Amino acid sequence: MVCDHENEHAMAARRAAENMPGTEEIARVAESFKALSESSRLKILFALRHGEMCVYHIVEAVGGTQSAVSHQLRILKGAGIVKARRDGQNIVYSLADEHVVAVLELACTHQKCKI
Amino acid sequence: MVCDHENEHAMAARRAAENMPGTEEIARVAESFKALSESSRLKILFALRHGEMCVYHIVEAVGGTQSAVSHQLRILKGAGIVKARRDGQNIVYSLADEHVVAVLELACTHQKCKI
DNA sequence: TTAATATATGAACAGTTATTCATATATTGA
DNA sequence: TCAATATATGAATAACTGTTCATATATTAA
Repeated sequence: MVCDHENEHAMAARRAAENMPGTEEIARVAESFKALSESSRLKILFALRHGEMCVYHIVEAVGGTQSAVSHQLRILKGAGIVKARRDGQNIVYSLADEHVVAVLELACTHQKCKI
Repeated sequence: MVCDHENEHAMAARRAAENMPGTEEIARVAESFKALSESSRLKILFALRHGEMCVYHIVEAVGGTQSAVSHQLRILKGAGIVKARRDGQNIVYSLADEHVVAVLELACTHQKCKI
């Protein structure tokens, strides 16, 4: 392979290979993003930016069926994007931490969309 | 539906529904995250943090076949995560902007992994 | 123009995932 | 304990996605 930037690119490639995170770490990060990669789940997260909510109200806010929302909440919780606490008959969901808010806002800025 | 926080949750649900971004905007954001949601693509992005590279060197840095890497670069470019410029026989790829770097770093912080 | 090199892409297959439907579990009030 | 309500979940299906293989396109040097 020959290119004008052979040296710089080869050095960058070597540095990149040396500093590549481990397979498991990369998989964990990928799983985080996968949780954010579906419209149905993003809707839930945009909704929870307005405050914690139980499942019934999440369904009200985002539409769809209770079952589908519940399945998606499970994925979001498993990925550490939302957290849940029981409150009587209800489970109240909220965004896990400020990283989630920050990532959502960055992505929206990147895509020039208001939230 | 009756819960102790009926009023607060109902208000949050109403605000959430009123301020929900449009279907297309949500889809665009989801597409961004989808691009970040596969280990093979994350590896490419972690590599490009060390500097712009042509495809040959990206393959060297992340492993795999040229074809697979090229397919993944297409997805990353389509989602606006990386940009490309031709340089003679080579196409040189780089991260699209600072948002990408910031999102990657946030996700890694969230998952407690070093990059 | 031709050969060589770098990159892109279409088709096919395997693996993954979102939704729906039916049902299960957990909590509360009577 | 029983009925009602809120939420979760297993199975099935349809849609989607990543990789591979073969091949096409684009650029350069001769």
